[in-house]
Amino acid sequence: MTADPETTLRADARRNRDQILAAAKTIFAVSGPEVPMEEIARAAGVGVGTLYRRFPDRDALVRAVAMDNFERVLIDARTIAAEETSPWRALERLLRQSVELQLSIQLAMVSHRALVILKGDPEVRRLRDEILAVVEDFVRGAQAEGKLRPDVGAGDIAILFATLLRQVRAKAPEVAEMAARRCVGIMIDGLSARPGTELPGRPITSDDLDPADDHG
Amino acid sequence: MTADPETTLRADARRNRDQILAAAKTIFAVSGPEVPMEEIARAAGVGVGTLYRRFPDRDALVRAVAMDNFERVLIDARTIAAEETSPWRALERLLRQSVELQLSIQLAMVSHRALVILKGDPEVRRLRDEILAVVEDFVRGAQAEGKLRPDVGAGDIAILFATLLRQVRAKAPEVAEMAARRCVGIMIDGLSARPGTELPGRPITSDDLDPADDHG
DNA sequence: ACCGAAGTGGAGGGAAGTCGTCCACTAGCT
DNA sequence: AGCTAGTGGACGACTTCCCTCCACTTCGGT
Repeated sequence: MTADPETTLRADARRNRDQILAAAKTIFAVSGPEVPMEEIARAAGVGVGTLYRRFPDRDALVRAVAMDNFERVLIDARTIAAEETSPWRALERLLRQSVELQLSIQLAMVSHRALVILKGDPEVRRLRDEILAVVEDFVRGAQAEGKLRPDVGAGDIAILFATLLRQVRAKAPEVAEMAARRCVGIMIDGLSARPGTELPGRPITSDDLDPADDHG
Repeated sequence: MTADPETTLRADARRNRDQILAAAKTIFAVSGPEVPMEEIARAAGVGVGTLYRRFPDRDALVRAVAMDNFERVLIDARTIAAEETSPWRALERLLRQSVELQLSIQLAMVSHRALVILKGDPEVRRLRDEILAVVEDFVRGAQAEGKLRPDVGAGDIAILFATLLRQVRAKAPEVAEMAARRCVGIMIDGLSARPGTELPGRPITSDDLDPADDHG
């Protein structure tokens, strides 16, 4: 069902569509999924009309962005899985890379509104679950390897992911970027299986993350 | 300047004022500083009229909440400083406690809008700086102690603070709460001075955090 | 018990901002 | 060169939120 709309498009239209998607991704990540459509259009260098032609309404756009993101992450995760022999190193690489991508897994896990929009979509859900499955593999493997602390679950990791990816604010963008990278570094050290504090509660699994029906 | 409005108030008015502040704190923390005033009023069990009588506009409310929060945190930090002899343990305690308080330092560091509102207020600024100063002491002390990794600054810590305190979403509130606590635990292990990955860039200081004049 | 002042709630006028349509126009494709 | 897919942005309808205003209630002193 994606083949048709993406191949039938005229060359320039195709280009515009991609630009819209890219712009939306960036803007959503920074300002949340409720920014005016016009802002997205402007950032993409197109008119609102064009935007609406491609994506009938905001929900459609949010969904498309989420799908695109998830797909990318899934591909990355699988590539990494194929390339790295050590699950721990795979996990580490995935975590670090996630910052680069400035990806918004958070979009589906943290943002109030987006969550509602995406919740119903089975396709999105499927992708999300596939990603989590890969992470889960990494986690188990890394723990078997003795490199990852045994008292964490994929859910813990996912939450760390999501949390860390929130835009950090600082005096200058470079500082923010650096800060994010450093946070990841600290996190990774915190995750590694060296003697440290015992964590409270129980490992959080991916099941724990299922979107709750929440306020409003 | 706070003595008058807080003592002169009639008993019931006083109570309402406190309820408003408490409600606002919670709601701001969850949904940001732009929630409808009416929602806050409802949560506080009062009418909008009452809210506006106490706080002439949204900015005043945000400011009041921030002040209240900051004061609390500063008191905590100082109490801890007085009670703990080890700076590292002091830092650790402060970090853990911050989750309990569900405090919104983030309010002044992460939230787009609040930042703008608070930026100009010298009183808020003073408080913020005092808090950061205490943290800075903890950091230096803990590093001298050899307990805190030497390649982090107070700014790193502050960013971690702010980041971690963002509301985590999960199936159930208890899970979210637990998740937050676990994140802090992992972070603390990541911060401790054991051999680990070297962090990129340079330590982030509190100066790096000064609110940038940003978009919009 | 009573009364005046302090306090309260919430309806509603008005401003601001968004949405998504519509159509005259442009530029790819054959 | 012509046909059609594609484009942009002005615009009217609509939603949302702000904050004022005032008839009414409650407090607290006498």
